[in-house]
Amino acid sequence: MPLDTPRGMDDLLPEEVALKRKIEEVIREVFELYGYLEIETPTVEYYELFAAKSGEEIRERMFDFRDKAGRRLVLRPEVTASIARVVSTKLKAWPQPIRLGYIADCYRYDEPQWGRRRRFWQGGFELFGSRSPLADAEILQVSYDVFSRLGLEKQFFKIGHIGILRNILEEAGVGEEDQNRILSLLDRKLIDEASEFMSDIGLNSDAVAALMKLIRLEGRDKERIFREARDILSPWSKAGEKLENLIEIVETAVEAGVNAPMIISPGLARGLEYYDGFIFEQGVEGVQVSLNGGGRYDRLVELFGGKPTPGVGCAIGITRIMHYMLDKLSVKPRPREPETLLVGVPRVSNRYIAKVAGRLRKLGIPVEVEVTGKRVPSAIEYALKKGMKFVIIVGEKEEEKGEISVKNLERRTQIEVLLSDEKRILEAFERI
RNA sequence: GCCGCGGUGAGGUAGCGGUUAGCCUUCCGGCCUGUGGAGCCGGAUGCCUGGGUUCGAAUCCCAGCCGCGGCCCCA
Repeated sequence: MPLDTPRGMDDLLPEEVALKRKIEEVIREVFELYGYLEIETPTVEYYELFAAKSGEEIRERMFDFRDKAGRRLVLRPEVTASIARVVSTKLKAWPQPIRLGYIADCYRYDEPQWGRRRRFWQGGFELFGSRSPLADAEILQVSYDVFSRLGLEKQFFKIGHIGILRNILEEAGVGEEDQNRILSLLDRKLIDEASEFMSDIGLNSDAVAALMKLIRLEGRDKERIFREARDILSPWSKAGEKLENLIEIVETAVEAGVNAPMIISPGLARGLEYYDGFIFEQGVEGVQVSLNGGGRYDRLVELFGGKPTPGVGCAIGITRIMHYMLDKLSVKPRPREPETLLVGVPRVSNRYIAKVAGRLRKLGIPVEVEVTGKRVPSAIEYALKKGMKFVIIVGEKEEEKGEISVKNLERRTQIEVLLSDEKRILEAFERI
């Protein structure tokens, strides 16, 4: 029997779970702060749901299998497609806008390495029903808030608009499939192959030149980038409109308090094919991979048979953030454990021990009961080792009088209190 | 999917053709019949898997598996 976990899938030990919970907690706080309602969708979905619009790269990297009836299923590689499906079916009568959030495990058949696991968690925000730049900017805001609340001080954004490149290609008469091909090559920095392909399909040289200039245009100086981009795009009116849209989104986000460096990248492309507007990634200095990514997808709900519904959202890489905090920030998460150990001496009754434990827990005091037969000295040693604060000792004396002896390990004091005296018990455990 | 490096008790490591496989931490028991992290004594768990070379393999070779780093891509 193999005792390893499957490749790229991790057992999460108490410390890691504690940190993961903390990240999830922050994400849920932000859900509430902005009005995102959390939903859950199945880990397993039909192959077609993702094959439709996720893009070549992801399609090849799905865990793909058949169930006993021969249906083709996958472990979800991401969640946006599932959310869009829900919006296009069960929520089609909901008043818009619809704000949905999720926290879910995802699976990709990648080669595992730092920050890349075959099983990982994403926390997402999806906003449906608005084409306003205010909606795009909101996604940047929630991203900024989550990172800020987690103390990720070195965060930055990389922001672009897929419509800029697409509209140039469109205006030059390139069909959607060829567009995907070109964008995917550009995204992978395969510049030579991209230009070869573009000349193969007979794309005019003005368009090629504009694309090449745009993908090199990138930087933190917003004013300069926008000015140069406007210049490049002056002959391309539709692409120019997308640029103006991007500018408005960025300026709105800045006004909303998104106070992190923004690298403006008009030529940015992304792997997911459903994006058709503003796109972004969010990362931290010193880490190559991005920790959050998202953008606008105005045609996805429609693709799933819903009425035309614009959408914009992001997917935060909980697992990546977790590894970053553990490895680079040296965060030392502590699972919450009782600070009180209850130990009985050999001749006290188990019934009394159980009664004491029950009574204290009813008062809201977490208690760990000594169950391995340790005698008092060893029990105290154990409590100290675990960093506990109190040891309760009960023996025949206490049982007769209905008392407990509470030892405060920090103050090195010990008092006896009646089990029935709620006030004194709470005092003894420093609860009032 | 590709390339590089690596795998010794639970964790960290030494050994790198012949060792009883050593050390530190941890864990368990005793000293200790109801009171302090100590100390001392005792104990438990290991050479990733499978082939090959050799009189002899943790050690050398091959393959696989797993881990780490890089490419690619992504969260």
